Amino acid sequence: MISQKSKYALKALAVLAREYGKGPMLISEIANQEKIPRTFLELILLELKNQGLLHSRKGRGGGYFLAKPPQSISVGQILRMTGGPLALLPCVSKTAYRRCEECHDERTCGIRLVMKEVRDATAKILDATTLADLVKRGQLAALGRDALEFSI
Amino acid sequence: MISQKSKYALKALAVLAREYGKGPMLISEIANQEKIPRTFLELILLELKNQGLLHSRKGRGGGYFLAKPPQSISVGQILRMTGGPLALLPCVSKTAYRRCEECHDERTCGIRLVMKEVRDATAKILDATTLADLVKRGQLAALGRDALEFSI
DNA sequence: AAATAGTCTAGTAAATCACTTGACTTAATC
DNA sequence: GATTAAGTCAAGTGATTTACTAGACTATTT
Repeated sequence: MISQKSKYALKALAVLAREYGKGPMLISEIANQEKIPRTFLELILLELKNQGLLHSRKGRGGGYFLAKPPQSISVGQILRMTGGPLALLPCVSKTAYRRCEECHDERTCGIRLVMKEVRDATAKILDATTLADLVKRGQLAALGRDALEFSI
Repeated sequence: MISQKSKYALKALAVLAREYGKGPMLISEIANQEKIPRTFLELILLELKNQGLLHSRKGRGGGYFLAKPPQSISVGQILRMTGGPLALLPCVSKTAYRRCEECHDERTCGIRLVMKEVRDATAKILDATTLADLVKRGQLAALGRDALEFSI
């Protein structure tokens, strides 16, 4: 499972992706839209800023905005930045590698081999999916739903 | 990330799979072999027994053994039994579903759609991999390594 | 009866998570 | 240049979960 923090980060960045190019957006506006505790969101956005994913402006008319276009930011990147673990075991994680204390031989551990397979499949999907995709997929789903409601 | 508990369960079951058909095995023997804290392992094996995956015998000559052949027990099953989360978000989990409090509309949430893709890919791998596969892969890897050492 | 093994209920220390508080800085506007 | 609007940052905290341990009990074999 990913943390609330990672989930909030994804939600917030998806909002900023939707509004990309329209100038800065207030923390509180994002927090309201996505029902994220405001002070917690502050921390999260700040951290993403320090990692270069966001820019901000202080003072009146300020706020946050994406540092890069939405199609060049992947979900995988975001999860890694917010400490979200892609791997199911530390011994197959690229960013948070730690060997298993009790493992006799990592190279011949069958469990590890399977978990590595899972990790690679997960990373493939998450690294291929960008914020732009996220927004688009949401919009498509909404259209589909509206069409359905109309047809009833 | 999966819990230590899930990992220990996998390790213990892999040992029992390797010894399948050779009669019961002592908790302490498994614990020693895999360097798992013995009292903790007791809990884990008991739980797996209560879920029907293991049988046990008390008294001298007793111990634990698999209730079914290793090729009919999947890694996915084991993780679900030990509370290990396959999904990265509760809202895409089949066994531990919980809707996201703050989500406006689950059906159109782009994040959820991607996470569902990941969950399905993960489940596909883990449900297709059995204890027998785990053992075999470990043995193959060990062979490969020995062959390599010989050739040097 | 003695020894061997699993069973079961509690409890607990440490870590992590999901936040909150409050003081501070910077920038725009009146 | 004072005021207000905004982000920045360091600490702290309550709740939950994790990863165990302790200890008394039950069943089986010799």
